[in-house]
Amino acid sequence: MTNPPPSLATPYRTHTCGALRASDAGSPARLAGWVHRRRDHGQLIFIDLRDRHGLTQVVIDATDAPEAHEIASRARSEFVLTVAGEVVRRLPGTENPRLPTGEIELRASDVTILNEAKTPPFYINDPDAPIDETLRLRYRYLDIRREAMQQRLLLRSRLVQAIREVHHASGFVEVETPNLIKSTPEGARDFIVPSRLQPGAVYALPQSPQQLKQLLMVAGVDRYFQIARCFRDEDLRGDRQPEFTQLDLEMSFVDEATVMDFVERMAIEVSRAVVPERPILATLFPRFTFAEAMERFGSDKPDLRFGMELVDLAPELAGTDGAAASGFRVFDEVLAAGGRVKAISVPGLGAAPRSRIDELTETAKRFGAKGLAHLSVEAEGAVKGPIVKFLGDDLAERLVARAEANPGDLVLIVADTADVTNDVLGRLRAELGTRLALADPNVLAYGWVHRFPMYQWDTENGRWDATHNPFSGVVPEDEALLTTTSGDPAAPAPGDPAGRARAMQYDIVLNGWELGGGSVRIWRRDLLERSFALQGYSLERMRSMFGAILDAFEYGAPPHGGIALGIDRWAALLTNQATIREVMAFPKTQSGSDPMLEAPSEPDPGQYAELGLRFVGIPGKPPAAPDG
RNA sequence: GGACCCGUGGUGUAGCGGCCCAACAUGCCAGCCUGUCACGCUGGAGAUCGCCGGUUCGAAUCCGGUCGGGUCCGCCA
Repeated sequence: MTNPPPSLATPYRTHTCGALRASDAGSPARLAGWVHRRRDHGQLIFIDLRDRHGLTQVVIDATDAPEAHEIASRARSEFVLTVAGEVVRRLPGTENPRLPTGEIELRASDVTILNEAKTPPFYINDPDAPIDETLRLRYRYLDIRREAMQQRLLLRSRLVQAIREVHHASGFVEVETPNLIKSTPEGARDFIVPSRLQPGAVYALPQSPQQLKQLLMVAGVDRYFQIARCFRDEDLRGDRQPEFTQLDLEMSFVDEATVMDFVERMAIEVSRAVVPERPILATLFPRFTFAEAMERFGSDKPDLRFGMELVDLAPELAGTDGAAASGFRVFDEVLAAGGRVKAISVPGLGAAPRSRIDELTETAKRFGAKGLAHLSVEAEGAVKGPIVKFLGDDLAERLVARAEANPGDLVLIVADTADVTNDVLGRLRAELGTRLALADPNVLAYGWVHRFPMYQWDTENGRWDATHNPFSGVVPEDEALLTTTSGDPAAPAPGDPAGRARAMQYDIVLNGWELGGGSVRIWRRDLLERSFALQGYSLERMRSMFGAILDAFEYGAPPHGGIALGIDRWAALLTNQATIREVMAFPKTQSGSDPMLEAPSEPDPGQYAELGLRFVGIPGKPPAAPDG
């Protein structure tokens, strides 16, 4: 696995700009690279020559090499040079300890300008300079010249390499699947590619190779993986691009634990290979059921690097007869209606001013809460807050104790339905975790969330909708729940037992991001048909959408399951970047355009004609003026 | 589809009703300089303040629209 470093010598260079050391002193060398910085002292010129491997100081002395000096005086930032000369130790006292090559310099005898360069539109040689992102994207080839981008792309390359190595070593076969496939009206919106050979028909770009990898299981490939490009035509976010890369894998003859155990080991090996300096919080990834994750963290992708878990206050609020009698009407009414009263204890905010609490209340309302109650624990331990006068000192203190708040903490309380309470507190927890820097940025906290509900009720269409992938299998003990109250799977209704069925679905989370998700699939045809019926699909509709896979399942489908991990997200997390754009060579803007290529663009009229297409405008919008 | 934020010399920012045909830093150009490494010194060029319209005696500054970018909600594995 560890090969000797390859020789990067070419006719233009004997070494890279990061290679020369004191031990090379006295040897001739030739370097090629870009002018990082030029320091012109008249008869003596220093040029820092840069390539992706490093920086070497070149000295051009007019008395040694008048021709080279004349050429060097014409060189400017980002000119491409090749320089020959002798490697010499720097004069005592002029070494630069900040450079790996800082003990030596190249005393130039020959300087050749291979190419001139316009003044760059932003600083390539200053790692800290903030640059407008659109400008970076327009000149991405210059942006990638910058050291920070080089390092991120390098890390991504090592990430993919490590993934391949672990999978090959574990008996996986890398198979490529097509990018021109069939559209399925499920999940995200498809990107559509019109067919020229079959006018009027379209291909879709894959949202993921989901069906194809399951077909590979039927084909007996046994263990498949792919670094797959996926496409989804949905609105963009910092962690979502219209095209992105997944580690897609599928395994045969497995149960949930087989897949999770493999992925866990793989993730650890890959992390250690790529970022050995970053500690992994728990090498046995904690596993939470969906219900538990929502209960404790209010999120299905909890950041496990810090605590601040959600605490149920109901036991303290109940009166002696069991009925809620806290004295604070909001709490009592919510509990009487079957809702929840829960809290998080925020460290260090006990002395927060009113304005800060108002701001948190606004945030909570933005997240869907009707309000946000709070109890401040003062440094001496006294509990204060506007609701204390309703609760009484004793109950207020018991609530604070239950929330495990310490002196100086702030207890934030939400009372609402279970879903709203968990969601709002979960979002507050995530936001405060970031803002208060509760999470160690160096730590990698992997974890699992599994046993998601199979379906959620789709009020609009009156059917059960697969929470994740429509092929996700049901937890064995819940198999009997895959039915309706009426007994007819084709007549679904809210309240059906199916609503309680849990899927063999697992998400892997890392530092508060959903890194990936997968499931053990339904591989038995009878269960698949029942599941699809609950989702409101007729047999004919199923055939037209999933014909190939349904057919294939009649020819001996093995039990199988798999997962897909977002490579872009993984790379962003491993480099602590806030967006995946920072780990993609050529990402798109939020409106899906590429400022460098100026894509998308209007097609040539001939291209439309060839496909039998004509642009007739966007429904509901007036046609664009002809002159633009 | 919606909410919010941003748009000023090449770049990053300041200016937020008259003192601004716009300031600072850096970059760029020219000259000088043999030990610098964010080299230094001297001089110079460079912006109709994203665009359109309005308010006003007067707009970079206020208002409306529009375009571009970003964050978030919806959407999305």
